[in-house]
Amino acid sequence: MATISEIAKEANVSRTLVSRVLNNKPGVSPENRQKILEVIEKHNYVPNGLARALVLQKTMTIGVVMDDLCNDFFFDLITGLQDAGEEHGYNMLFCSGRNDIHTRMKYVDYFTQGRTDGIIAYGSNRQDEELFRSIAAKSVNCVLIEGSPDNCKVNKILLDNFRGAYTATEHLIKQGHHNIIHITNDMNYDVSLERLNGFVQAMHDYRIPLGPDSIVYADCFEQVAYQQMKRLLTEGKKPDACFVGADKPAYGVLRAAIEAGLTIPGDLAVIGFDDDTPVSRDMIFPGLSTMRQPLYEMGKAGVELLLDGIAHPEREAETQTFEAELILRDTCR
Amino acid sequence: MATISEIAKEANVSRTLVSRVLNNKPGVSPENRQKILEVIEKHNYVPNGLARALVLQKTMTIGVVMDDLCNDFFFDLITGLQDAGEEHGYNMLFCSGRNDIHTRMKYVDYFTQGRTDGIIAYGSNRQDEELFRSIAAKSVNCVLIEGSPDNCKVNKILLDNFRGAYTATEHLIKQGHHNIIHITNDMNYDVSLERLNGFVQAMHDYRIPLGPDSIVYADCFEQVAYQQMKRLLTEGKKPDACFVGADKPAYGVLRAAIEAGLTIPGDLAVIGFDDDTPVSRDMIFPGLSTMRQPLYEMGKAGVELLLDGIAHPEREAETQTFEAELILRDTCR
DNA sequence: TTGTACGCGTTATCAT
DNA sequence: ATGATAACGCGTACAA
Repeated sequence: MATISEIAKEANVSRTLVSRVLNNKPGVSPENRQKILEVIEKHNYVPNGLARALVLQKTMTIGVVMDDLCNDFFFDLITGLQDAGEEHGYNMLFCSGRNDIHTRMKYVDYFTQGRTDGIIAYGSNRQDEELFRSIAAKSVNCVLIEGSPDNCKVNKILLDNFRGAYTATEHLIKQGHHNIIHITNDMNYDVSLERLNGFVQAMHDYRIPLGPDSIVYADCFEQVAYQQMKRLLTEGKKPDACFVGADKPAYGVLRAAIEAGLTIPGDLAVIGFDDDTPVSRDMIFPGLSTMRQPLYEMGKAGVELLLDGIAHPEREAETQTFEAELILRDTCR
Repeated sequence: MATISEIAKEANVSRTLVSRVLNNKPGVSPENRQKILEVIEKHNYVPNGLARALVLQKTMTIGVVMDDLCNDFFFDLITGLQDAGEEHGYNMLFCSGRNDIHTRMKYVDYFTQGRTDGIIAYGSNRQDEELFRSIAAKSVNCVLIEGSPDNCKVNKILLDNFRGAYTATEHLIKQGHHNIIHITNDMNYDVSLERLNGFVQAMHDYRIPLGPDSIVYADCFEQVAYQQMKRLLTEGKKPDACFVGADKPAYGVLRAAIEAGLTIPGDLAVIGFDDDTPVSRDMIFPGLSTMRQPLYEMGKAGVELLLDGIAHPEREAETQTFEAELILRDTCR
């Protein structure tokens, strides 16, 4: 790897002139510019980004830390982050957290050691509190998405999970359902609790009593929800509607219901959450009604918020809350 | 962000001593070490990674550039890369190529501007040739996975797609099928052609003539394959076995067949390729027989190969070829 | 237009 | 044990 000094020497000029050529700045005679360009070309020279960032105190880089890269739930979020970064000329760096808090912590450190202008972290797992607090504690530009440690002055992008769950439940109620159950996500996540609360509140507001089977605990994948629903049905329980905390488990519910011979939405209406459904599945199952979480927009907003914080260091930490939108497909009226 | 100089000044020592403390090196009196540690703690100081990398000429970072982060096909590869990097103390940085060659090119440049010790690139799209050649041209440590520009001395991790396709086809033949068709992937990818060639060769070796419908062109998603299979069946064609170039389109084939009332594998045997099937799908469809592509192992090998190249700069470029493995589930005997 | 000199934050060498 | 100094590769006032 050639350096700027070697280029300068070979072109018989000072490093200053080479630097000017590299950065398209004036103050170089046409002849020198020409010669310098030739030498650069000849050596396939590219300036060292580290040295440049060091002197400029600017990396034009944003680091992104998430629970796990390997989850299609994040596709829209990643795309939103990437697009927004691109738009502003920033390089977006992603790392694979592998659902392991130590790995994520390591990357947060890595990113904050001068290698990025700011970081964006996603997660609402309660064990992440520590991670988020440590991020917030470092004097680093950052935005937390879905992660909301209380009493922390950090930029946040949140979804109103309570309201979303309330809306979904209310819709089922207004459609005339009375035996409505809620299948929760993993309770280690704040969002799961918020959605549960939204369900409970709606049921309460409409004076529908909760029974012992009204709340069924599962996680954010298909398997457990499938088993739980199957159990319920074999036990003879007959819910006529089901609000599920996420889309993947909602498919588990649908599968159990269909296998049990129920018609959808006639015998059982279903509303999911997230709208992270791969298109291909739409053809296997009836289209899933769900609360769409605007992850793409949230990603974009996250980058904007981060850049705004970089531009205005004295601005107070800000929280932006997004609303989920009811998407009606085939699984409820 | 404090600097090492500020820490040194506040502790009334030289930067040298602070540096020694930071790097756990001897040559510091216990009292000074204690005092320095206190000041570091107080200011929440972390050394600047850029400056450190600049002087050490070592970033302990590997950059990964792929077609697109947002494809579950890559999950195993990503995990393999991450695990291997982790194992050797390297930081793995992923970027979202968005299936756009310019974006990927940009990140290759970014990574090669001194910010990484090497890069790993994935892809076999023929339009990527340019990208791969430019990577190979830069005097950069790199490994290409699935990307194989001819006449380029680069480290490569390849899959023997021809042999895999041959094996799959041969298995169908030996099971007694004669009316075997192949549904291809997108022909812009080298792997698609290699798999097609493997199919053709096997058919040829066993003296099974190819008819006009023996080869059906589709892509690596479900939709087109579904439509093609549906068309075939409505046209009255009756293949008794189908080798599909990837798993996702194989599901499309299965769906079309099941909708048409065919039994699997009785009326139609199916073998896919990749084994990137989400577990959840196993329960909806019959388990898909497929050629397992060892992406996790390939990712690990890619990192090992890269690190070996870094350790031995004079070593010749090396190519490692992996074999796909026939996984028999329910869709063929 | 051109070049000198300094600084970015760190580590390593070599005196003391 | 300690610290001054050079070096990593670059950008930029400032002076010429």
